[in-house]
Amino acid sequence: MNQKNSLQSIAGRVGVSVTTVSRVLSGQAEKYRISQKTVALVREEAARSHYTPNLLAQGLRTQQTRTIGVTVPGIENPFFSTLASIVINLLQNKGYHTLLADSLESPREEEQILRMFEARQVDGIVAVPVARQPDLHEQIARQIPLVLIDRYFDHTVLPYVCNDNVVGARMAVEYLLDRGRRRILAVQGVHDALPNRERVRGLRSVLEGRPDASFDIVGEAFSVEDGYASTLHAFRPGRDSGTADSPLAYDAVFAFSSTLLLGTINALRELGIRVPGDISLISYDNNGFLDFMDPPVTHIAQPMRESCQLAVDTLLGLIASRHSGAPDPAPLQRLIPPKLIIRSSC
Amino acid sequence: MNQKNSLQSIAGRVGVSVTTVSRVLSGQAEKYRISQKTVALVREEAARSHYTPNLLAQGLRTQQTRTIGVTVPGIENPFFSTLASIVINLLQNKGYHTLLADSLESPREEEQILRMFEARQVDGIVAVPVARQPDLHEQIARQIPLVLIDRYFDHTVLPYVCNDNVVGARMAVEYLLDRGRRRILAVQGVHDALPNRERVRGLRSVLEGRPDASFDIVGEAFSVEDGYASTLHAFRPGRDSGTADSPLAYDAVFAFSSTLLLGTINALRELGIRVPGDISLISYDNNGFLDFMDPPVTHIAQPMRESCQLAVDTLLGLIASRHSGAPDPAPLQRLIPPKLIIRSSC
DNA sequence: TCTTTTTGCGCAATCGTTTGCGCAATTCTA
DNA sequence: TAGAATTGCGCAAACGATTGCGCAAAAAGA
Repeated sequence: MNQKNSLQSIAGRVGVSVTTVSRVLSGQAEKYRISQKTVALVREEAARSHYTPNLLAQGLRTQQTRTIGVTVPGIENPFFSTLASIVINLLQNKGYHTLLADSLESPREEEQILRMFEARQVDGIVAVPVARQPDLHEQIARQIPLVLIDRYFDHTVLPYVCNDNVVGARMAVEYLLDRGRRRILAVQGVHDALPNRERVRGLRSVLEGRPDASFDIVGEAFSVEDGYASTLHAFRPGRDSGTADSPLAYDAVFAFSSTLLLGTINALRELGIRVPGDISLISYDNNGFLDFMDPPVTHIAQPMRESCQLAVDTLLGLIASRHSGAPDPAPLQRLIPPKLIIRSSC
Repeated sequence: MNQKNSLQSIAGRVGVSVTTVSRVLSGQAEKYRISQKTVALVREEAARSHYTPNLLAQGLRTQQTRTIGVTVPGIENPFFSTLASIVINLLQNKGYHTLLADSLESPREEEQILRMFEARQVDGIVAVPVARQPDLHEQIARQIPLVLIDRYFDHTVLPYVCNDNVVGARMAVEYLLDRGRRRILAVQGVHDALPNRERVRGLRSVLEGRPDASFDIVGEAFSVEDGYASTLHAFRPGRDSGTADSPLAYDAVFAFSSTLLLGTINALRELGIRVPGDISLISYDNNGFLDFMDPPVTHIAQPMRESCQLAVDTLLGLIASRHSGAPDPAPLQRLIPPKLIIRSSC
């Protein structure tokens, strides 16, 4: 610490009161009729001493911090780091800064994080929730504007912007059926996660109406390792070993995320199974690299940027309306339809 | 806002002073000999009312926020989002939270961010710098512990942990030469960025001593689009069109990052150039997906996790030592050697 | 010359914590 | 039973900013 640098110190050096310095530096000089001369002196001294306002004090006094808390269930997962990136950039453009935290798929960790956001007096929260019940989020949302993204709760009053996972999964499965595939292996992630549950629901809703088709669902986590292990296990010899003309247990694999996909590809390669020769491959998620794989992978793409934009706009809207004393508008709850991007893996 | 919830309100409801409540809740009850009964009453009321301390006020008073500022030059770049992810998780384990900001490769934006960190009284800063000169960073570092990562400044007193890019680039080029390649195209990123300059230096230092080899360097930014455009342009007909037995201008491409690599692959594919048949391909950066490409890509891997760990440890060490009043230790300045990971793209 | 108006600025409370110092009431010692 | 020691807690001043209210001096009006 060189020397302290506050309104007080500037006031002392210039020879005016703290009030005056505050008014000058917050651009309220004319409103309070501070003379040109004083304004100049204060400005000069502030610049000379490299004055930086203390945002803690400012936040304490004004009750706003221009900080948004963002929590995701696994920041090392490219899907969430992309989501966080986009949100951060959008917020930065609006003059907000971001506290980014990782709940690691743990509701307990998530609770810590939300309480921390509350304690830090953030102006708003963007959350990919991991809790099963909305109670905590709803409680927090009574104090602080909050929007959910990518995951939501059934029957909640909280605003959310999510991918329509039921529809996405149906699209994927129907496409596989159209291509003549009948024995489908789904590689899923975290069972409890809502997107995962809905993808399973979408898949079931199509396949259970098709007596000519069969399927299995394996997997535990949204990771490359888990995708690899589950796929390997599902194809291991000794299991149901397919039909006469096809020695494989499945003729299509549907990976529920692009991380899982990487694991699956690794496993298939190790097993000597060719894509799309021996088997079809389709994935959820749109990572840039899908088009560069061997072969390029057909996938269900979700419009990330638009979803993030919508979530951020909603949040900022909530902040503005709460600040103006108006009652909260009806919560925006949106399911964004995904798109099927056809490549050459089926 | 339901009702306010502060030490004051609890004190009022329990019938003791703010001081006492503060002492109980900060675990200093016995140090100040608060009676068991009072402790119980206060604890109960705090729990009942869901008390959350106001960290702004606390930070203002105690001069520490348990917040670390992290700035990177492009959070949407997988390299930096991975770096940020790792740092965030490491910090979270140590009880610190992270303000993450994106300088977008702009020194002006970077200055804003650093000043913002200062204003928010962060306890420390992890920066991937974009400025050409260290002045601002050094000025800030006099107030707040700061460590650089991935990029650094020549002749600076600031601590840093970086990849040894000169060595990495030499390894890549020497490997290409070993495989018999002689006409090398380097696809670079942001010219001013230190890692880029050093990779160029490493490359030159090898190739300029080899009269039998030639090279070109193209590219402007670390993006997929730029990699695509630069590669396409470099191979376009009308340019130097190679030797008699090889119609291509180059027999190897060295992409300076995995984003550039994706662009390059796209371009080569469009041009009908086969890897590794017609040309060798090598990349800097170790993204998980490199092994899953067509073909798996040989690359120079940097030990990200170890570097981040070292940077974070250094930073926390600085914070601790500054807090204890000791003078800063000699700055840790480390260049981490990268590794050559051989796959089948050469 | 004596009010009224305008100009230019400061007082002091407030936001929610933490902490050095001190002071009653109780218990112990002699 | 008086004095000393201990127990249990509160006062008030910080931390650095914002803001409603008000007040003196100068200018304008009568």
